This record gives sequence, structure tokens and C-alpha cells, in this order.
Amino acid sequence: MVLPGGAHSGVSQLRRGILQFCVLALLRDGEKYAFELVRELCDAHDLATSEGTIYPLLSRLRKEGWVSTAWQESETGPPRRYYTLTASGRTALSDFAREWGTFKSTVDKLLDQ
Amino acid sequence: MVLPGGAHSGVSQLRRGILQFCVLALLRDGEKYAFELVRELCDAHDLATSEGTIYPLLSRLRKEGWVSTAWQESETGPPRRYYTLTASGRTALSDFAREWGTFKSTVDKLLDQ
DNA sequence: GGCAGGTACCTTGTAGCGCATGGTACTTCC
DNA sequence: GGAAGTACCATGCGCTACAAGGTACCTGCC
Repeated sequence: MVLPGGAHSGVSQLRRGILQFCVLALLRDGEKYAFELVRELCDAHDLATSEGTIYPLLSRLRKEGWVSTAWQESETGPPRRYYTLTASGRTALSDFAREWGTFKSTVDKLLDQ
Repeated sequence: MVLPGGAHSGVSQLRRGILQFCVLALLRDGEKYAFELVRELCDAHDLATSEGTIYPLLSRLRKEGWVSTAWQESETGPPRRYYTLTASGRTALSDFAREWGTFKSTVDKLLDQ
């Protein structure tokens, strides 16, 4: 999938450390598989992402114990690995939401004044 | 200078691509030198930074042409290299402020809902 | 049958940036 | 003259987003 913005544009750097929590947020409402997550992140403009980003990211989330996975057959293609938010993943998400809030206001204060 | 949070904590990743524009923002009101910038960023909580971060960062800003520099003698210590925001630096800063606004609202939409 | 295209998974290598660490040099104070 | 503070800088590492490429399954078309 070809994306606008280039490899290491400014926006790309912004995603660092945030993208994983956006994925966790998308998983709050139920299990999803990787391809589906890529599409949803592309729909949410400014978060357009490729598979090369998502798969390693999901692998890290699994290692952290923030998601659990289960294979399911698909009627329209190859089998899918579905990701589900765990309890500790939910905690990590709400912890990050707090951090994000304070960080955001710090940056806003600097930029806006 | 020893900082809390560790080398590669979550907050550290958040700063990526943002820190340089916070520095530009600090330079809006007049020239400053590196050590001064470190102190001001430390005062602004959540942006505590060390010299090992600032000096390469300022070097990049200079290469981009976003800041210009001039040496000035100090009466209380070694000479200081003062950094001044250029016209293109000012443009880059306001461009980023727009990007930051849309990015912020995108993330907020995902996290808050 | 065979081939193109879509779906879905994954790996490998690269690059950038923040950070830890360490080094140099000047000044002040004890 | 030694310690502490100020001020500069360089080197090496680790994390993460991305590009590029690879495998396998299914459908539809010729």
C-alpha cells in the first residue's frame, strides 16, 4: 500500500509511541484483525499506516500482554488472526490517555502563546 | 543532568518530532542559548530534556536553516552560542502548529470515544 | 486449466531521533 | 590547587515507523 507523506516526514515522527495506543483504542469495542485495523487507521486521516508498521506493532503488543490473539477462518479469503484487548491492555490504554492529556496541554501551552 | 522516566519510556517516544518545534517556539521571543533552553524545557514539565538531546537537535535546526547562530561572550563562564529564529523557521513553526492541531484532534477522537 | 487481482499473513533492512555517557574548557570559591 | 558550576560538543545505543519483498488462499475471467 502506497502512502502519502513519505517515509520519515514530520507527521511520521508524530506517530511514534502513539500509534500503538490508537490501535488499543480501536480494539476497545471488540476483536479486530490486522488488515481491518490498517483500513480503519487509514480512514482516520493523519494516521495512515502500512502493514509493515502494523504487524511488528501488534507483535509488540502481544509480547507486552496487552492483547491476546486467536485464529479464525474467513469465508472470503485466508484465515485471520484476531486481536483482543486484555485487562492489562485496558489499563495501559487509560494510563496513556492520562499521559497524553498532560503532554498535549504542555505542548499547546508552548505553541499557542 | 539525570532525568526521570528512563531512556525509552513511553513519554520519551511522545517527544519525537515535537521537541524541535517546542524549541522553535521558545525562540520566538528572542535569541537563547542551549543551556538556557534545557532549563526552560525542564521547567515545562513533561519536556525534561538533557544536553545530549538538545545539541544534536539544534544542529539539525541550523542545517535546516530554521535558526541562525552567533557566539557571545559571557561574563560568568565560557562563551555561549546564541540561536535566533529565522524567517523560514517561523514558517516551519506555524506549519507545524497546524499539523499538530489536526493530529491532536485525530488522536483525541480515538482515545476519548 | 491457468492467470490476474484482491485478501491476509509475515520478515528483513533502513533511518531518524531521543538519550546515556563521556569529554573539553572556562570561571569562581574554598 | 581542587571541587563545583557553566557551557560546549561527540559517540554509541535502542526504539519504532516505514519501504520492500515474500508466501498463501480465494475468486473471477479467459
